[in-house]
Amino acid sequence: MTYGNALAALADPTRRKVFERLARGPSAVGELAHGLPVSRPAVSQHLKVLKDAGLVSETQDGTRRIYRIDPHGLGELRRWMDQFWDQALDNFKAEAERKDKRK
Amino acid sequence: MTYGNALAALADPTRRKVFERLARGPSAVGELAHGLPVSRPAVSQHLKVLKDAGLVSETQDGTRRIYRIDPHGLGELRRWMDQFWDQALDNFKAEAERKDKRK
DNA sequence: ACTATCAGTTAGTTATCACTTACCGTTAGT
DNA sequence: ACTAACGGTAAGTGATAACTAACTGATAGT
Repeated sequence: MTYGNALAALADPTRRKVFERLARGPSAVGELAHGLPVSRPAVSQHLKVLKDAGLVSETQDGTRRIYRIDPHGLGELRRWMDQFWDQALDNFKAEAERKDKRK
Repeated sequence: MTYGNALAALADPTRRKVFERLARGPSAVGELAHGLPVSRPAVSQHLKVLKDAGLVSETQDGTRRIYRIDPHGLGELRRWMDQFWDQALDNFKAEAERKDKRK
C-alpha cells in the first residue's frame, strides 16, 4: 500500500512543487524553500512526507542536506497506474463489443 | 492542472476503493455503497470529486446512475507521471556519469 | 572554544475534508 | 395520482493536515 502514501504525498500542491523542482535536479532544503511561498520548516516537513513515501532520498553534505528524487516511489505509482490503465481499457473494449451485439 | 485534481481525488483511501471497484466494471451508487463502510451520501460525494477530476463518468438508467471509469483523467495522470519518470531517470544517469568522472 | 550556517522538531492555530443525518427531486410501477 | 426506489444536496461535526514561530542539534570555519 505504498502507492497510497505516494498519492497522498503528491496530492498537496506545495509538496508537488518541491517534487517537480527535484525532478530537475538535486537540491538542498534552503534552496528549495527559496522560491516557494512557504517557510523553511514547512519545506522540511514536506520533504519528510515525500521521503516516507519513497519519493525522495537524502544525502548529507556538511551542514546541508541534499535531496533528490528516488525512483522507488515513482515506480510503484507507475505500476499501480498501469494496472488500472490496462484494466480500464479492457473494460471499455468489452463494453463496446457488448454495445455492438445489441444493435 | 487537472492531474492535480486527479491526484487529490485518488489520495483518499475510500475514494480509491470506489475507483478500484469501478475499474472492474461499471456500477450504480447503491451497489458501490454496499460493500463500503460508509454511507451512500458519502459515496455520492466521492463520486462527484472523482467526476470533477475526470476520473469517472456517469450515465442515467431509470432512477439509477451508472458510474464507470473515464480514461481522460487517468491518461492525464499517466502522461504527467511519465514525464517525471523520464526526467528522473535522465538525472540519475547524468549523476552517475558525474560520479564516474570524479574517481 | 566561539560563532555562524543549515536544517530537523515541537507546539499551537487555522482551514479543509470526510462523514452522518435529514431533506428534496426524479423516475418507474401500480 | 400514489408510492417506492434511487440518488444528489445541505448543514453540522470531528479529525486531520499545512503552516508559522520558537527551539534544538550538528557541522564548519576562524
